[in-house]
Amino acid sequence: MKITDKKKAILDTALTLFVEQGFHATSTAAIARGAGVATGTLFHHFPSKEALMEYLFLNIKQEFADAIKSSMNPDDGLKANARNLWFSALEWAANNPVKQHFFQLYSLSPTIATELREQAMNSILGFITDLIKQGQAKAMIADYPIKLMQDNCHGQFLAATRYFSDNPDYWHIDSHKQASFKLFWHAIAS
Amino acid sequence: MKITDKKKAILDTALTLFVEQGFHATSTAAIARGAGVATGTLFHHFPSKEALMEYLFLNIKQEFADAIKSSMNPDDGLKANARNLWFSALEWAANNPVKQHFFQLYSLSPTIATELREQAMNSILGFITDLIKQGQAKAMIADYPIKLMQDNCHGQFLAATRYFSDNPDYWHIDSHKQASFKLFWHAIAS
Amino acid sequence: MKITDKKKAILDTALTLFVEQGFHATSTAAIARGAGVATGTLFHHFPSKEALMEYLFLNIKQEFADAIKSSMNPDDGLKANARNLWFSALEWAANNPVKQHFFQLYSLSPTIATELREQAMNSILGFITDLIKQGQAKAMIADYPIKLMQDNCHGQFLAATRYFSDNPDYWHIDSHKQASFKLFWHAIAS
Amino acid sequence: MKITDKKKAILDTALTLFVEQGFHATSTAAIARGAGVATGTLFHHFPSKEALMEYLFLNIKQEFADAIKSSMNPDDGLKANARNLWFSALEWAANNPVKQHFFQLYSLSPTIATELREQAMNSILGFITDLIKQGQAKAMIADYPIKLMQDNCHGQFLAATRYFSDNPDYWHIDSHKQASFKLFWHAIAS
DNA sequence: GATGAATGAGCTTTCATTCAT
DNA sequence: AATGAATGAAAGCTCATTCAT
Repeated sequence: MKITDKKKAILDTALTLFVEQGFHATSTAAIARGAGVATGTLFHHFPSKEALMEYLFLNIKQEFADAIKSSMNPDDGLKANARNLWFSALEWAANNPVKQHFFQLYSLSPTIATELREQAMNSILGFITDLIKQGQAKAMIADYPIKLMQDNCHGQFLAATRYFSDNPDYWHIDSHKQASFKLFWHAIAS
Repeated sequence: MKITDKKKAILDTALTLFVEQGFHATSTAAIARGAGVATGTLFHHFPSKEALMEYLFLNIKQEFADAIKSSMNPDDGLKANARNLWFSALEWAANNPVKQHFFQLYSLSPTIATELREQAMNSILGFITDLIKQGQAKAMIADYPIKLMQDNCHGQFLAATRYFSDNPDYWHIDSHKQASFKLFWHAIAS
Repeated sequence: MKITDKKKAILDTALTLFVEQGFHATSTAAIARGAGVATGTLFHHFPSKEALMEYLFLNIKQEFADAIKSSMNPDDGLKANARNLWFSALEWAANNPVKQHFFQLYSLSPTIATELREQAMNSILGFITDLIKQGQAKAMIADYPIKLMQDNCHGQFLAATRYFSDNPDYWHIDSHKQASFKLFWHAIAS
Repeated sequence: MKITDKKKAILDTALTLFVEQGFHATSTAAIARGAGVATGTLFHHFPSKEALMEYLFLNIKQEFADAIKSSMNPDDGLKANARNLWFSALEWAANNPVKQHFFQLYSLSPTIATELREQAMNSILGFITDLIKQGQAKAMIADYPIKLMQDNCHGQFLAATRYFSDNPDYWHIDSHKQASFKLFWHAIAS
């Protein structure tokens, strides 16, 4: 299914405006204006403003998942792959500042329906859950309830990227990246 | 200066509705109706809907800070006091489910102006920062940048209470509370 | 660019209501109702109630200017043309009672921003200023500061139409029209 | 009937604010605040905001009338007394800029009920009408309908003070005052 | 006389969405 | 597919006025 230029323009503008002004403060008229299309056009491609947001949310999550999944190396051990994931996630965030900001704003926001957030967590990012379970089976990761582990990982990742967003100079300094990974890993390692 | 009954009723209703429906989905008319006052009365006590939200935010943060601060014991060591704080924070959250939900929704939300969030973090919860610094001086806590430590602690606490909110049966089961504390402590301990 | 029927209806209704009830006493809802359109439609065509008023003001001034300008005759002398203008202005006022009333109410009112009133005076009615200057150059009109002359002419015209509005029977009686012109002309003739 | 300090403060503040911001843009709360009294106090002294405005209007008109009436000299002829009145009126306006501005804004405004404006014109400023009639009887003043003469005088006076308000440097320059009087007098002299 | 919390109808403006073209 | 004028419910907020103290 080829995305038309207009649909693409709407998505790009919506992403930017949702991040710059927030979902509620962004009118569909403003999105259409920014995208250079008529107000009605938006509703040809998306049944509602909410649906547009959901489309954005799932697509960006997927893009993120694809990006970091490719950093995993079957030859590496568990901790090495955890590091691979953590560093490639930080790199993706550094290279996609607007989408990273989008994550900060909406990953936990009630703007996104709870089911959708869970769906993203489970199906798109499910391979991370798998990894944790493997680590627990090998007694390399603390054997606490999987939901607790998921929430903790998610929370620490958002905290880390928030730190780097607030201090953009550190995105590419190794010591800061290492520090953030160590906090994360020490928490979950058993 | 005694807070009028009407003002109290407005605050209580606003807290409930902001949590149940979200800030934007809650109209000032609904707050007034719920509080049993006229729409004008809300604006007699608060210059705007935003100001009402800010008042709620700062007051609840302060109440939380006061509650957990009193759990600290000067005779206890650093780790013991960290545990005191963590457990009393969980207890406060368990006993104040609406306010805890309010934290989940608005602690990091752009609905609250950045400066206000920082003010809350620095002045109201500044004693936690002090504690981290003491731990770093004694080499008991990892010597990473203080902002990174703050963000990590905050992120882990929100993750933990999110876990318990999603699984309310566990609020009072010691093993779950211990698990959440261990994740937290292992992350930051050096 | 054709003015939509709805836009025209809004303008007509607004003119009538602003004159009948005053600007502040006229709600945008009442204008929309009177024009037979939805409240939103008004704001689709005009960004604000003030902008609607400004549009009306400038358009009516322009219409008035066009009407009286066409009464001038290059073959006539200065005084004859002054009389042409004065009588055609009275005629326009008699034939457009609502717009004439609008002038009475808003020509000097702070409801209209000062800059707008000056813009109307200078660009739309600038040809009158030119005429006064020609008369002064020919020593047929008193050589007082041009601003004083402008204000005096404007003031006398408003006074005259106020007189006729209060006594509508006189609009078409020549002696009254002549009297009003003589007061005007004797004031400014040198 | 002695005017209490609070009532005086309310009147002073209302005058200033009505002139600075306009009648509708001035809230009774703002008047009370500016006067240093409670909102309820205003309504102890005046039954409504309109009544406060009317009180101001009539009192200032009366003060103006008293001021210029005292400039008349029974020993002077008609034209001399007309000049006395005109110059003392300009002087009063120059010395009472706020009240003068109040005249500009409200003398013809629909904010003031028509009856009230006519009452002021007839009873407070009736001596001017008398003067015009005397002049007409002596054939010194053009014998046009008295209402036309009233309106013309009023219109010219407002035009003159508007000119001086816009060019405050000229208030005390004799040539400008003389010019404004000559325009006025030539209009009505027969 | 003075206070100021409380009122609630009313205001202007916004905006997601529709639909005839 | 694309347009943009039109919709109308709903929003946040104002404000003259009242009244118990």
